[in-house]
Amino acid sequence: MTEPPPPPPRPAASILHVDMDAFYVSVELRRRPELRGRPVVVGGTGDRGVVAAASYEARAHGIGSAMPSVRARRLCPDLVFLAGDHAHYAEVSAQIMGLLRSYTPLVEPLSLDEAFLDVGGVGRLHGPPEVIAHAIRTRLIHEHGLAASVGVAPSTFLAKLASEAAKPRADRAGTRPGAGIVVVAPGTELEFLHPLPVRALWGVGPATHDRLERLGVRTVGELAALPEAAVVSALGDASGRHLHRLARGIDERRVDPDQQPKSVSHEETFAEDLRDPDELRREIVRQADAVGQRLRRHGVVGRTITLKVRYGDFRTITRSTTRSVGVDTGPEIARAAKVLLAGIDTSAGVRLIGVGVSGLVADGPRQLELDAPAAGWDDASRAVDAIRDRFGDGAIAPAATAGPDGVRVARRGRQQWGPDAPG
DNA sequence: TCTGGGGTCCTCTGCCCT
DNA sequence: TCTGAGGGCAGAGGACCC
Repeated sequence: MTEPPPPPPRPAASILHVDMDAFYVSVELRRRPELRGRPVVVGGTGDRGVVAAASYEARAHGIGSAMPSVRARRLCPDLVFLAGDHAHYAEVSAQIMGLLRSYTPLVEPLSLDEAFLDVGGVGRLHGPPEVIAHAIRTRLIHEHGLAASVGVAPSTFLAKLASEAAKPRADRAGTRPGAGIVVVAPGTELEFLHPLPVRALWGVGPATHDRLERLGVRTVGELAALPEAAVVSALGDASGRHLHRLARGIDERRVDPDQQPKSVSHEETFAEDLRDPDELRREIVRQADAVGQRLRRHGVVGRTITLKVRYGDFRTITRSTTRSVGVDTGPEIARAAKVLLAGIDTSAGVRLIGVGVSGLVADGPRQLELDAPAAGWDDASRAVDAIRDRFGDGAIAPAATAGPDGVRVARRGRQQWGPDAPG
């Protein structure tokens, strides 16, 4: 008689999720140490702004990210509002990612302030994952003055939940320090996972949460106990299957250090609704210019151009068009977006307009479209890039963004989190 | 309460082609 | 020639993430 084959080895807990604590605010507090201990937020200062990040002292007042700035001010009249400096945060983020890559090349940034690391193959060099997690936290504090929480687990999604569990907590009862590092050891995945509220799963937002609640599901364990068919019937094929697998601790997502962008877009909310078609077209030219610049920096072109319009009543529509060849210059993108704009009624007032390009592929040899002098814009755009590289982004702008007297209209959108407060 | 900006992914619908 | 099924694709919108 032959022995049954041994069960496959359990995956080691070799995935780290490093998540900076209140990143934008913490970076600002390095420059403004006199604000430490006070309720501080980074976000839009105007009436249509939102909070991008809140200090734990601000969170103790019930303030959180994505909350309208108006409401945050109402909750905490002493709140310190900082406008934010996205370029600076990107610079700090690049330094942090560099620190993480000194442990493993398998680093996948998810945003400016968090990343996955696969440290499975570097144990002989740097020690076990918990030791690496410890070293990273210590170095972030000493070298950058920034705190982070780290989750260690056998899979990416469990590592992310673990870092969340490691974070400091703040509510109206006060602030409490977190564990800093939480390890989910192989064999304990379901013990960790099943008591969590189902909202903790990646992909469960308010709408999915409502549907699951109608099924009587409140915890991850209750979701795992349902037949897959019931979840698929409530949430659709892809989402249902995916969430049901996550609830059972199954996650095959690997750390991918070479993620390429799939779309590039730029959008902006105005301090007051716009009605003037000329002004809307000027906005499109400006945004298309910004999108084109970013596409060229990534070395990609895109075939689908999308125009997004949000009306004063918050109703949002998109219109898109797909070209036979990819584009990466402002004038080409603006031309397509202006055609899309001409097809919609904007007389009711436009709160937000946005331009995006998707269907991205690496920029290869160009093919001329019959109706577009693409090569001419190509050369001009690359000359503009060279000027901006040398003298800064504000050095040159499309003529169509100039005001009627030829003087450049003040650039909107210095704020990423909504229009500035007046004055 | 009143909702930013930059993304990804999924679903639904309509159209075209076979 | 007409009709229906099914696949592929584009367009639009929604949900979700940080």
